[in-house]
This record gives sequence, structure tokens and C-alpha cells, in this order.
Amino acid sequence: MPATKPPAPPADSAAAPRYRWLADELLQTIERGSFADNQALPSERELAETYEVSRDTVRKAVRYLEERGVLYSDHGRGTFVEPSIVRNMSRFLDSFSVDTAARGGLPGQKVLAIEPAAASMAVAGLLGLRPGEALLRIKRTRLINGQPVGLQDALLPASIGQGIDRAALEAAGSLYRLLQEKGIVPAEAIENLTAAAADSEDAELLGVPRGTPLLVCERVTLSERREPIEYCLMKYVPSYRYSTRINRHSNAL
Amino acid sequence: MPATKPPAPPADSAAAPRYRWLADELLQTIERGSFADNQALPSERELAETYEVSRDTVRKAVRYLEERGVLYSDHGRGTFVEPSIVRNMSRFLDSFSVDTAARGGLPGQKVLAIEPAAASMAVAGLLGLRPGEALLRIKRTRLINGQPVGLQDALLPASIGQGIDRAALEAAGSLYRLLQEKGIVPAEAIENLTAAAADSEDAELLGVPRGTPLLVCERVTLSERREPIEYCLMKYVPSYRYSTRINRHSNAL
DNA sequence: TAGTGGTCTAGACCACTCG
DNA sequence: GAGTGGTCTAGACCACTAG
Repeated sequence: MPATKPPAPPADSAAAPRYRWLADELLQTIERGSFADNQALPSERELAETYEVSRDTVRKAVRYLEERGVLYSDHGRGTFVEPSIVRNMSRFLDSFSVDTAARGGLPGQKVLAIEPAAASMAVAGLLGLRPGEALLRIKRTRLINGQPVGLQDALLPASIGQGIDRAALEAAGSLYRLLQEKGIVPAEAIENLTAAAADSEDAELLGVPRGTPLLVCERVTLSERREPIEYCLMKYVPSYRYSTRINRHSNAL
Repeated sequence: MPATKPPAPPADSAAAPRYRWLADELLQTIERGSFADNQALPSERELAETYEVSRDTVRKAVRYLEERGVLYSDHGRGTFVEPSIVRNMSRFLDSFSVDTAARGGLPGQKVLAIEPAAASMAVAGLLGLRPGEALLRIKRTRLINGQPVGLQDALLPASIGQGIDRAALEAAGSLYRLLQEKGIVPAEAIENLTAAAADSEDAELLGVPRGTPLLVCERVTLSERREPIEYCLMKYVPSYRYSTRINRHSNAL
């Protein structure tokens, strides 16, 4: 029996599901460097025995880590550790603040305007409103380490923007955090990216010459109930990079 | 017994797993318009009975459709149809040709160069090679309905590029299709996006003025075995749009 | 409280990969 | 052929949401 590492059966009391606990366990093992890139993990049956869970629970844990870009598995071969380029590439919906912090930057914001607005036809369509309905507009510059890197112009249905003011937003530091405190949880978003030249307003706010190419991202965010929460138009300076991970997978579970 | 729609138990012979068959079945029902946006599906237990499969198989099918942006489920509430804005937003790794066709455009390409090259330090790092190792460089303009919309400059390890020439590429219409015929299957990719101004070469090839803002996308594609297949630098004209779907599943804030 | 999805189990068999 | 992941089942209980 290995004395140093008792496999530690899951705590049967607390809130975390077993497969999640296992996933954490495996993740820590990997991050501790016990497995090289592309190295095979023990087989599912073996892991099930070691950690004293059912094979199905092991599969859930593995699948969880696959979604997060930590593991991948191949039919008759085994389960492997994703190469480090792929690992920790989140592919989830983070707020600017969380994302920036994860990259080792200090996120910040400067609130330019919080004001009522009326829905245009285009925005009404996206937010499921009628043209002219009341919106709250929040315009900010986003900063990394004090430097402006992006402009965000968000439009929320008035019902959702209710009670949001400059003070609250600056205190929360993140619009998503503020919404979450109100029980509105962003669950999904669709995004659309292009490039465009900075107009004179963009240029001034971002401190770049007019005509500078910007990464333009439109986003519609939906709640858990799939009610539109926000339409946001974002423009980023060329030094800002947007990363994703995509997988082909016609397979699933 | 409903006469019009016999629930049809799965064909027990052919190649498709049962949950996949169920998923297709459900997808067709949805696309036929039998369910409105955000409408609840029958419960898992009910579906299991109707389609004569186990509840777990139903759950796998639902999971499969969740990944594809067709369904979402909420704990105590039920399983629902994603609103149409979200549905069919693929989030998978398609070749330019497949993606363009899916958007209703006619994809095309003009091969500018296929030539040997040597790995720079930067590219060597990404492709897991040593600087100076042999590469195949494939430079193309990509067309939609005959109009140039993007420039792709791909670098493949010589071992993978082996045997690729202009004729083969033009015949296949797509690099991915050509690789697939050779048994090399792209499984995953990581991407990095920014904006940049068109230099004079870009401008000429894309038929836009110098300085036009372009959407720049770097991509590293990995095989099923997670061997680097390709590093590709892509530059797209502002009219081209890059779409994604992101979800915020069960991660911590 | 009734109904829903979420977790977990134990066991069986299939499909694939590789020596 | 031995070992791996993939599919499927049947049943149990928990956690959440609603009327």
C-alpha cells in the first residue's frame, strides 16, 4: 500500500458532487506535474478502483475535464493529458475582469456614461423588445494595468438595468458581478467579430490615432432562462488578444 | 395509440448509437417547428418511455444537443429549446469551405504559393519542431462568391505536407479535406484574434486600400493525437464575420 | 408536495487499438 | 487477444422548482 498518497475517498457530506471532486483531484495531480503532455492516465476502471467510485463517475469527471481542455480520450487507446498550449484555454464566459486577472493583468474600468436610451430596430430585434422601448446604456473604457485597451458600449433592457448606477458599478468593478448580485446570471452568449477602423471618438477614448484597426466584438448575453440581458458592442486595441479553443468532435459523451 | 407518429424504436442493427439516433429524432421534431423557442420538452422519464430507451440514453441525447446549442436544461424545471439566435451556431471546427457553405455562400480559393519553408523560432515552438526544420507553406486567398475575403498563410510540418501540391489542393477544394483523405484528422484548434491594418501586399491581394482594418486570426490545429498539424495566419476583410457561442457552465466566478 | 433534472451505482456488452 | 474507451440498462436517491 502506498503510504504517501492515500487515494482519499470522497467526503460524503459536503456540497460537491463526487465526479467534480474527482476532477479536481485529477487536475491537481496533473498540475503538480505528475503527468507529461500527451501522457496516458490510468484506465477508467483503474481510476474507479483507486478512487473508490463507479466507472461512470470517473467518466463524468473525465468528460468534465475534456470540456475544459485538460484531457482528451481516444477510443481504444486511453485518456490523455492535453498539451499545455491547449490546457487552461477557458472557452467559457468570463467577465472582462476575471479574464484579465486570469492573464495576469490588473483589470480596471472608467465609466463614461450611464444613461437611458431607446431601442433601435436592430437592437430591439436582438433583445426581444419593440423598437423604442427603454434601455439602459452603459459606456465604459476598460483598462489593463491602467492602460485603456477597450471600449464597451452595453445596452440592457430597462427592466434589467433597474437600479444600476455609477456608484454601484464602480463598487462592483464588473457589470456581471453586479447583475449576479441581483440574481441575474449570464448563462450563454453569442458573439460576432470583425475589424474596423477607429473613428475620432474611439481614437480619443482609447488614446490611439484615428484609423487604428480595432477588434470589434458584438455580443448578446442571455440569462439562464435565455432572456436577453445585454447587447454589447466592444472595440479593442490591437494589442488586446481574444483567444478561443474549438474542437471538431462529431462525437459527444 | 397515436396513429400519425409511431415513436419508432431505434433500428438495432446499423452504426449509429442510440442516443445519437434519439438526438436526430428530437432535432428533426424541433426543426419541423413542433416546439417554440424556450418551450419545454417532455420530461426525461417521459421521453425515455416514448422512445423506448433508458433515461440515461435520453440524458446523453439531451447533452449532445446542449453542446450543439439546440437545448438547455435547468435543474428543477425542465429541458427547453434554445432560442433560434443561439441554435445552429456551430462552435465546432469547420473548414472555411464548410463554414462558408453553411452560411449560404459559395466558397472558393486561389492558391498563391505552395513552397518549402523553414521554421522560425516562433513557429517551431508552436509546432513542436526545432527552428530551421522543414515546412510546407501554403498561401491562398479565400473567396466567397468569387470575391476575395481572406488571406490564409499556412505552415505545415514537412512530414504532414508531404505529397500536397497545387493540383491536389485545387481538386480537393479544402486543405482539411485533403488532409483527411491522408488520414490526418484535425481534432482541435486554438485561436487568437486581433485587428491589424492591411499592408501593401495584403491590400493588393484582397483588393482593398492599404491600411484597411483586417481581422487577424492565428490558429494552431492539432490532430486526434494532438500532434500539431498546422499553424495558420489568416487575415479577413471587415465584411467577413467570425461567430462563436460561449457558455458559462458551472465555473466559479 | 409532486415533478423535474442531477448524481451515483453495478453490471453487461460493443468497438476500437495494438502488440 | 487483452486492454481501452463507448454505449446501454435499471434502479435508487438527492436537489431544485414550482403550485
